[in-house]
Amino acid sequence: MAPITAQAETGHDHSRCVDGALGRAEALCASRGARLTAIRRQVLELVWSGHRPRGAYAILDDMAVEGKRVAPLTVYRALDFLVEQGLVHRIESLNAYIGCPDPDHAHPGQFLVCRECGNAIELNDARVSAAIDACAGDQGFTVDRTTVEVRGLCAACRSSLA
Amino acid sequence: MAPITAQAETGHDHSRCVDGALGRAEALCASRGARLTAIRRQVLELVWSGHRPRGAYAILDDMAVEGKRVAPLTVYRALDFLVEQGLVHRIESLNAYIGCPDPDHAHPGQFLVCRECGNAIELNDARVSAAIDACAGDQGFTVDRTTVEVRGLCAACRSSLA
DNA sequence: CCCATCGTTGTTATATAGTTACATAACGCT
DNA sequence: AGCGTTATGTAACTATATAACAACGATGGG
Repeated sequence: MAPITAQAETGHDHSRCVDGALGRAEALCASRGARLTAIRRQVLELVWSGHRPRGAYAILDDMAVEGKRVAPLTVYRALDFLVEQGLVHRIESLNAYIGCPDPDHAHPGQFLVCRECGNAIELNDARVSAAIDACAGDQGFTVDRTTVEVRGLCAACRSSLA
Repeated sequence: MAPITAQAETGHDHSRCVDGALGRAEALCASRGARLTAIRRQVLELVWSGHRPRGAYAILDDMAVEGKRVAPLTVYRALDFLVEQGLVHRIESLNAYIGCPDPDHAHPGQFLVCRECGNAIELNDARVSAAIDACAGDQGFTVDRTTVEVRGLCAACRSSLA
């Protein structure tokens, strides 16, 4: 379970950050009677490991040890569980998953995805949600789930490219 | 080039609707000096045929005649062209494509996708765009492209399920 | 404590989606 | 006609996701 990737943001204690996420997940699942099994925990840890969107098959590769691979389905099942619990979000435009920093409150994911560094900044802007809900309401549309993904260039990459 | 699918909305002259879309596409490409070749035209027609999101491989199947299939790449290249020209939108959460009713003005696609009937209603709400731009601006994020997709139940399906 | 049950995981195969590399053909200009 | 650019053909391949079914294992009732 060694760390996979160096962290992009400097001055960030990543192992503490991952530990925090795992701790919150434990607590949350316990409080809900959901079972955070070894596999699910491992997948959650690997999702968090790079602190950026990570594909299912990348996680699958991470889990392989000495020629022994788990099946894709194993990873997808764990990811489905984690998404259901709100512990990770799926980023549709990347076919990838990222840990949610605030799993305690249900919320749609809104992301700014940088084309250079690959980071995804999670937003949760009430204006955006409100505007979408209003539109949906106008159309008599009942909302299950919203996907908001903005592709572009983050502030850090823009200045470093300048 | 037979029609593929019956149209969901009743009282809708679908062949006229498709013809209109093809006509607009012709005009638009002509005005831009872009080449709406036979293949691209056919793919555009097939995207419009069901009037709902359609996957690349479904289009590929549509194009097969008597054992003769085109390659996936052929379809993807045509779709890439059509998306570039703003004639179709890609719906990320479905890996599917849908014709744009208003290709003349550049705009991000915003969609309400019904989980029952599979229809995707295109919105273009300034409030939503403005809210997203504002958020991105707050973070110093430069926007290339935004994806807004709302999964849920459309008004028609809700009443028919009631 | 044992068994029934249900949720979880394993295994294998398959479906769906998208790309790479390279060759050939059509167009459009001079 | 000659030439560069754009479009299409061909084949193999990678990536993403699901289906069907078997087996395991934790939990709760008797």
